[in-house]
Parts: sequence; C-alpha cells; structure tokens
Amino acid sequence: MARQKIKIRRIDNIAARQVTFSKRRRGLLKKAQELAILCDADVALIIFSATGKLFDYSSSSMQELLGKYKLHSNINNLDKVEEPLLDLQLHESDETRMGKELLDKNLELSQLRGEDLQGLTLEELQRLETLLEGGLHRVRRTKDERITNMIASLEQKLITLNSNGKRPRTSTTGECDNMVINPEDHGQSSDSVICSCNSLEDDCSDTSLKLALPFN
Amino acid sequence: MARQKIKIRRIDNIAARQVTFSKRRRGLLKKAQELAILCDADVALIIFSATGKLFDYSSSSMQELLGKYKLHSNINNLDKVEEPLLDLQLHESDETRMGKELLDKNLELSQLRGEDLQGLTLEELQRLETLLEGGLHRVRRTKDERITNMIASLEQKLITLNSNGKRPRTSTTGECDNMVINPEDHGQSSDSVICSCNSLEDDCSDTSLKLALPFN
DNA sequence: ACCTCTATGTATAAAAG
DNA sequence: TCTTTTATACATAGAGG
Repeated sequence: MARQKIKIRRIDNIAARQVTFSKRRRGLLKKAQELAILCDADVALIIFSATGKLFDYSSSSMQELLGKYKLHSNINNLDKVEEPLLDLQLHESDETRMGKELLDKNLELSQLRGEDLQGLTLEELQRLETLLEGGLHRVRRTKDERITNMIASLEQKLITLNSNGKRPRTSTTGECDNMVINPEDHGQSSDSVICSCNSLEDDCSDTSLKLALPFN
Repeated sequence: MARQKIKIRRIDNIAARQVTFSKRRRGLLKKAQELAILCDADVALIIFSATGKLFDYSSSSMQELLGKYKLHSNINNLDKVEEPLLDLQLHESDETRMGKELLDKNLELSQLRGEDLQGLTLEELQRLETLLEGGLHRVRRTKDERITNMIASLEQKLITLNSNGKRPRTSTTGECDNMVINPEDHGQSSDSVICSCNSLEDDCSDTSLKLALPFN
C-alpha cells in the first residue's frame, strides 16, 4: 500500500507484524463502526492477536448480538469443552490458586491507585509511574476522541436543527445517543463532565482545552 | 469516498444506504481476512444488515472463537436460560464467582493501563482519568520521599567517609541498604534510574527535578 | 510500544449503464 | 441490485524518532 505493495500472506518479521497488526486493527475497528453507523447495521468484531490479546467492537450489546448470532447459526453451545472435572483435589487447588491470583490483582489495583506503596523499591515505583503515565495518556486520548466525535455530532445536529426549523429524529449516529439536544430542556441538566482535551500533548501541557458538556 | 467526502452518520436515502452497505461490507470482510492472515490473528466479524440479514467471517472456527471470547469477557450466558450444567451447585457458585471477580479485576487493570477503553462512557473515562491522576500523584510523592531519603543518606555517608578517611559501616538508616558506596567500583554500574521529582506540584508541572542516580 | 511523515495502494461515492 | 467508471478520500508500508 505505500512504498510497496504487499502480498497477503503472514508477515514473517515479528516486529513488522506487530506494527501492521496495530495499524490494521485500528483501521478495521474504525471501519466496522462506520459501517454500523452509516448503514444502520449491527456489527460485532472480535480480534485475538497472535499473543492472545483481545480487542473487540460491537455496535450494540455484544451479548445480545452474539445471542442473535446463535439463532442464525448452528452454534448452540459455546461451551463445547465441558471438562468432566475430576473433582475434589483439582477443585481445591483451582480455588486456592484463583484466590491467590485475586489477591495479587487486588494488590496491583491498589498500587495503581497509589496505595500500599511502602514495600516497593525505587525501580518498582518508577515502573508504576511509567505505567500510570501511559495509562493516563491513553485514557485521555480515548476521551478526546470521544469528545471530538461528540462535538462533531453536536454541530451536525445543530445545523440540521437550524436548517429544518424542527427537531431531528433521535440520533442514530451511535456517538451521541446519550446527549440531549432538546430546545425545551437542554442546559438544565445539573450534571456536567469536565473534559480536558490534552492527549495530543504530553500529560503536562496545561494548554488543554477545557470543556463542560451538559450531560445526562 | 470519491466525488465528495461523507460524514459518518446514518445514510437517510435507503437505496444509497443499501449500496454503501454492500460495498463497505465487502471491504470490511476483506480487511478482516487480511488482518487475520497478515498478522496471524484470530478474527471474527458478524454483521446484521438493517433488514436482519446475516453476514459473517471467522478466520478459524466461529464456535471456538466465540468460546474463547467468552473466557475473556464477562459474558457468560448468551442464553437467557443457562443450563445448570448437571454439575453440583457448589462448584458453580464458588469457583465461577471467583473467576468472574478475577475477570473483573483483570478488566479493571487493563483499563488502568489504558487498554480496552472502547466500551466505556465518557463519564467512566473521566473517572478513570481522575483515578489515574490520583494514583500517579501518590506514586510520585512516594518516590520523591524515597529519593529524598536516599540523597540525605548518601550525603551522610559521604560526610562520614570524608571525615573518617575510611568506609562507614553498613547503613543503619534502612533507606539505602541497596546503594553501594564503594570507591573501588562505583560509577561502573551500567544501570541507572531516571527520577522525576515532581510530586509536590500537580502532575503537570514540568519544573520537575530530574536525577540520574546510579543504581544497583 | 507509539508517534510522525510521506508516497503509494486501496476503498469507495457518485454517476451511468 | 449489480457492474463499471472515475475522482477522490482514506489506509497504510516503510522509515525514522
């Protein structure tokens, strides 16, 4: 597609494969969403990376959509591997293993929240900081995308509203279904969300655009 | 996208919508397949047209893939009536409850890392951002305390070293036991940790003190 | 991993058959 | 609805941080 056309065959170079995976995954998710919105279709997309990581999109409830799929397909049990479960000792060890894992996860969660940090070494704190910075950055980027879409959708609605002189139908864009554009009551919502749009900058830029969107 | 750029919103004209659906559906299915082949990923795509027609693609067995999906998601019953699974209710209530909790924790963890954010609402993203900011702030504060103590301890050792002309005993401050103050080999460590000391300000101050402490 | 940049390959909107 | 055509928008390979 760019410097060179590629053959559709497995990319051997692992790094290149990973990069391509990231790019194409995004593209595919975007196009799935566009199809759903443009054509009023119900779309579900499930992607497992080669390393087993899950990415998914669903234009509506994934659960409902998969349920609907089951009706149209011959698949009637997704639990085809119902292990006979040689109970007792297996059960016992499973349960304690899971309990330990739970404790681990809980500790990890509280440390990400900034609690229970005393036992950590400086390197571990450093790692935690980097992790949090990355997470914060990605959360902000996602939020910004969301807001950008909302603003675009809002503008579109206002334009429609002005040119039609009447209320548009309930949104079908899928982006803004929870935003109320209603001349009779908008602006009265007591709840608002402060949105800092700064993901494109580093997390330290306070040139961030601050918005308070009425929300409900 | 040709003669004109289109907005991503529902296409009102039914005929045009249908045409676009055909074209984009094919494109999407093709790209899903390409992703699966190029990147060795496992991909499932399910599309219901507005009229309820089903189109799907799966890079491997749809059944297996959806089964795998169930393990990664919190969806455990695609049927309204999940069969009690002729198993004993003890098993069901204990192990799966823990399994669910684990899945929850895992989801929460990946969201804190900034992954799997697509399903979240703006408010949830906002909450996540605030949580991460708080966590980052506390981690940085803890790290700064640690560094401050280390520096103080280091200085103390150097003073002792200079005035005594010999090595001090192993530190008793408890803060720096893992730092080597050894004239014969210090400075040869290839590892160092970059430390940003900025927790006293808000996380957005980049007046942070940057240090590179030799570390081992 | 993730971003940016750019050249180029692809997808597709619109029109016409 | 499907095909073809064409102009244009979009996606992305490859390279470099």
